[in-house]
Amino acid sequence: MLKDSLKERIASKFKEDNFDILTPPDEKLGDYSINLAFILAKKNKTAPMKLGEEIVKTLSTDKEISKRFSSVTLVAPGFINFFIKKEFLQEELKGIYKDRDSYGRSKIGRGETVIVEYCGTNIAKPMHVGHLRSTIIGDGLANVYKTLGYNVIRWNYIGDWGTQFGKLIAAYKIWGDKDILKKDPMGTMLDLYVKFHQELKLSPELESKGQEEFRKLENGDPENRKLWEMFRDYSMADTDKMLEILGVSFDVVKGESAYEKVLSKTINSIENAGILKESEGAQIIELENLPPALIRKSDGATLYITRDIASLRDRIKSYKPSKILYVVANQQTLHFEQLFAVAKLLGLDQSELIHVKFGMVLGEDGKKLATREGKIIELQELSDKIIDLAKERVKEKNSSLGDKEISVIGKTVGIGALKYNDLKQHPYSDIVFNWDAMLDFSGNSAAYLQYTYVRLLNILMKVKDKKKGDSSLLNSLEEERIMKRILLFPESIKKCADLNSLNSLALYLYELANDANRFYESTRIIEDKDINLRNARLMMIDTVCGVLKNGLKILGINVLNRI
RNA sequence: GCGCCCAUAGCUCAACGGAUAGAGCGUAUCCCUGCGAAGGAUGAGAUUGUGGUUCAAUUCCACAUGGGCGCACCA
Repeated sequence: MLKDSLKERIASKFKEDNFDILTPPDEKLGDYSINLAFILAKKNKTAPMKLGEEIVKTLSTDKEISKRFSSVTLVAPGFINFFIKKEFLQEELKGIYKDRDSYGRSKIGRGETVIVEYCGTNIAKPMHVGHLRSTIIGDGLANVYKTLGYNVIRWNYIGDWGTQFGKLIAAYKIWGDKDILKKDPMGTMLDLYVKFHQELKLSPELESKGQEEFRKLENGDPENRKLWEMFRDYSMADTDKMLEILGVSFDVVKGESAYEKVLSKTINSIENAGILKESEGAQIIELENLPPALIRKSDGATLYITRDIASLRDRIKSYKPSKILYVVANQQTLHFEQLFAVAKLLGLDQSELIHVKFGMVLGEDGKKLATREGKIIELQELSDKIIDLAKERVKEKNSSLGDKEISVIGKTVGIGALKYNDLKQHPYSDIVFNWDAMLDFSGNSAAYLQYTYVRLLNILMKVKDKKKGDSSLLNSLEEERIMKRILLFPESIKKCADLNSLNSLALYLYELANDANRFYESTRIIEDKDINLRNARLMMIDTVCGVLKNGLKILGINVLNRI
């Protein structure tokens, strides 16, 4: 890109590459700025303003630079602006336009594998808003890495093993009923789980009963095994239904229980590495600057981290990934710090291990939603509600649509809103769940982006005799703004991978749509008598549509032809 | 007690150490006999506090204040 060649040119001229080229927020100020003057001023102990003037003088007489930039000016101490010549701006735009299938695609990840673990469904618990963040962020990141040319393994690491199932089995044995369970499996299992924790407060001996049932399960007790399988099958059927609505699918669905058989081998390998210690009857690994990791309980049962170590071995051996992303909530930060530390001790650190953390979804009162207390917002309820509302909206805004169309559009708009609402925010912060904001289809929302796409597409469809346009005819402020924004698309995707977050892409798309809407309102396109200008504008709109469509696709959101 | 994360407008959120701190909701005023008003335009409105580093701090560091999460037999 022009920016890179500019940087190279300046670096060779001043023998200094420790400076930045910035893209200013307001195009009236210029196209690119550098802060070279300050750095040189400091080194030479000269006044930045004076040195800046000298730099401007030198650069304006540089042939290569004056060919590409119409002017070089000093706007503030240290800030030198370069105004790109129109022909070069358009040349860059054409490059992107010509190669439209590879928007944002680069060779960054060619040939390398990245495993993205996300979703993390739990058996016996319905999917709730907590799973939603992991699922949406994980799926979006997987799309980003795919776009950057990585080979991506999407992995749903199911929470299907552990003491909680002992508790569920215990609860089922005491209060359970096969017929009631069959009628409403998820509701019944949740009730049992909640009831168990309520009763636990009154009779603490239940705790050991739950642990005992899990130990039996882990030792292959046939009755418990059968119950566990039944719970698992009900849960997976429910999960699959929900994932289909969300439009998310996985390459690997493999949970903790899959490592059940290799756990003793895993523990042996830890012992062979000489890092396994006895402590208070349990087996632990001591870590530097961290609390010890508990590998085996005093009753012999294994723990979460034991299974995660086994899984990590499996992942590295089977896929040789260059990165493994764990898209898991903030609360588990310590667990992953411990896991990564253990991995290092065991020599399992060939892959870059990253915990992509995100904040909690809080209830409307700003308080924590706790499954144990039955205080959850179920995903099913949420998606039903949002899709219904979207349908209602579609009907109200566009009465000419048939029922079938309304249903499809409602689903796309509703699920889009659900996803975008999450992705536009910085992942670290907790989200206070708010129905009104969630169901607001105006402003910075997925519907706004989908609406913009439809509006622009409408123009393209109305013109029958369009021909390839000449983008050098596009001179207005609104048009230049859009063209510059289009050029930034690849960067915004790369930033997502650098930060392991998607809000920069969401923000980028919103800003592009905003520019496009401003242009739309300010300029009539179809009836323009100047056919060449019209064609140039159509070409630009076509490009914007492509960026919106591809960008939203990365976020896991679909576009529509009508809305 | 120790560790990690967070603090920006009335509310919900943005801002690779960079220029005049951006949006949405709400609010005030305006724009459909004009390619779809789920839109556009114009306002009012903000960096928790005190120091430090830097040419430049919402951003980095220290302390204070206020929240959240976690800290051995849960996941």
